[in-house]
Amino acid sequence: MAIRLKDVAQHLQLSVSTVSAALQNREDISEATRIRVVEAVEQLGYHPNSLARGLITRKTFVLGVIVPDLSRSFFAEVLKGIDSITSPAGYNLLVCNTEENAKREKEILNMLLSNQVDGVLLASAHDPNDADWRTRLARLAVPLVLIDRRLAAMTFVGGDDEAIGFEATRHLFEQGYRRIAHIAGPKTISTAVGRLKGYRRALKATGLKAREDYVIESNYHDESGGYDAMRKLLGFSPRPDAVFAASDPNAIGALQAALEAGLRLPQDIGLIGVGNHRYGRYLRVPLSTVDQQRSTIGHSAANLLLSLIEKEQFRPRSILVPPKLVIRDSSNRAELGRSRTPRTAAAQNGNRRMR
Amino acid sequence: MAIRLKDVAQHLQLSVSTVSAALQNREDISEATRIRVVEAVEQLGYHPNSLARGLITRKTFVLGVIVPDLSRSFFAEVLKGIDSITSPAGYNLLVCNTEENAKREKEILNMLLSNQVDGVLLASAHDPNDADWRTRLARLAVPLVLIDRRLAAMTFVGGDDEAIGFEATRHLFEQGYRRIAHIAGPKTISTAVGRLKGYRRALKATGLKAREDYVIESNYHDESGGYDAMRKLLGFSPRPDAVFAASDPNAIGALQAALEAGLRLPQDIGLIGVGNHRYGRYLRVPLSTVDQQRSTIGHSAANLLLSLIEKEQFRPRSILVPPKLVIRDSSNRAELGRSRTPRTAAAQNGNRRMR
DNA sequence: TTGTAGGCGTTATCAA
DNA sequence: TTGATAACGCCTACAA
Repeated sequence: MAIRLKDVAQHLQLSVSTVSAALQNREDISEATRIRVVEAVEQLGYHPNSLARGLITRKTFVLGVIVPDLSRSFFAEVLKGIDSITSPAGYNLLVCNTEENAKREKEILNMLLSNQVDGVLLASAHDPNDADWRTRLARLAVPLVLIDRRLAAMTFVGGDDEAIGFEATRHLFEQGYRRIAHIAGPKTISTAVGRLKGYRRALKATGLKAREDYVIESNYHDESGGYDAMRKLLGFSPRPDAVFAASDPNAIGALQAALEAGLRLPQDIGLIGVGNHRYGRYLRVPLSTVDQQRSTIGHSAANLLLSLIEKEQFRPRSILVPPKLVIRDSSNRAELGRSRTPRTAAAQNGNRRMR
Repeated sequence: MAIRLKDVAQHLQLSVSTVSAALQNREDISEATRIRVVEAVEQLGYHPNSLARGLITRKTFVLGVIVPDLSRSFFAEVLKGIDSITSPAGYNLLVCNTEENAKREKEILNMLLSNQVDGVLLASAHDPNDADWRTRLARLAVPLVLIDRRLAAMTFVGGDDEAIGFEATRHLFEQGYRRIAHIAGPKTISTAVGRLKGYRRALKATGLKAREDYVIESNYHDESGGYDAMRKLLGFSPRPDAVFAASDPNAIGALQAALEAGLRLPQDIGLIGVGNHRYGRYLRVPLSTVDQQRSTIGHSAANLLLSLIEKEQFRPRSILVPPKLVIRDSSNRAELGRSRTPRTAAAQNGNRRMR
């Protein structure tokens, strides 16, 4: 059905190898035949068969990308960042969704290997302590770069979660908040663990007392987790005067709960999330957040993987992308004191003119 | 390097063809050897080489997906919907980003064909009037399903954009708005054209006058487009009393502009977008919108493509997924009249308890 | 500068 | 029930 190299060769009364050589722009082919070949290819609509080519060159120019949830804006943006590097380099992406399911992830990895991918980018849904999985990954025949979620002693690119937790918490401290609570993610996800660690380190650094009940573990990925956690926190006495939520969805749920409780932000309570969601600035109270630099994560991960593929250097290496604080109304109490009324300050700050 | 069928065969003192047959669970292989084979495969860590297999079976179990922007929540969610159908069916997704670039899209399609994909899902960045492209697509050797953006007489799955425009506009009319403007997307994108058409049809159906200057073409995909358009609209006299924005980002920008101008929603001006963005309900004024049913679009598109692949029926067919109105504060003027103060109504409506 | 032959890892056909 | 052999479409020596 499809046109093969052979067909092009026959059409031109040439041998297959000549046509092949011509298409690879090899030096030992006359310009005249090269042009003839290119024209015939165009005319006949020939597309090389990557399967046959990959079989013999042992290179497919396909990379595997495994993420837990394609629709989460974090992964969507990281994926785009990856593609923006790999696509110009001639690589294609076999993208897979694990639904946070470790077993599924295992199957997917096998499938990718069957497909002879040249490398793998993986945001793993496995428990970081799963030793079997770690050895499996370590023994992989193709280069692997972990993204977003770390595994000890493995090549990794992601946000610097401890710095995220530290910066967010210190920011709240600097805004004058002194009873800072944390809505944390599950212990099985390294990002959540890192952010919690950074939070604790910041409390220590600022001399604040660490209250264990001020740390509430939540759903991490949806608003209801933050909402429930905030309601619990508001029940404490003394109640926290600020909250560092480990994710923007959590922060949004928390914001909701705080507003329902009649609290004003940032006066009565401060709030900061993580993720710099595109619409955080348009919320009822514009949300402070920590930007993980998603596209940078994608770029770095892709570049690192490509260099592993090309140079075959397998020495484990980690790249922690430094976060950026994005201060908006929800935690900006210092700004509030100056000259303006709270209302105006909020309006000004959260709703800057768009141009 | 990698283990091949041959290695497994040697290990078991069997022939390659026997092992192959055993792995395919063919009937003419004794249960005993089948078990031996499966165990050896497990033990040696054999993974079949999809390239070699695909070369001979002419089937790769890989589908190509081409979208204009991976990071847009619409495509991310559609993609997830697609994967949720194709993955259980054993297919993998080669995902590509065109950056809305038609030339790039052409190259990507060729690359996918080179990779011998079994089918293609395409949200095309080409101008719908590009006849060359249309014939190219029509002549494709593999099944193709267009998603989101239509092309005449081609198999398509997407939102019913005309219904979206109609329903949104009629909703505004029913809320008592009579000077309804439209922030439209570019004429080169079929979704924008459809929504505009639906808007016009609704004006006619409700007997409202269609003012051409009430239709402003904007960026479509970002907030600034909506912001600028709204500022223009607010300069008109009489100024519109409601706006149907063709996208949620546009609506968010428009909301921003309206609030800056000191207008109250829904009293002074009504607003509705399209997309049902996850955070639309948490905005300063909870945003009414039209839900396109993204995952349904993904599911239908994937199912249709699979059926085309399996049954080889190439008769063009369109599936228009019906939209759902999602009414929130920004357009809910009727609700406002009843019993509650505007403020309370807003609070109640936009910020329903989360559980 | 061009052509011939062998092989990549798998499946399919047919003979044993 | 198993095994030998020929493809699949391409690339890469090496020969002409």
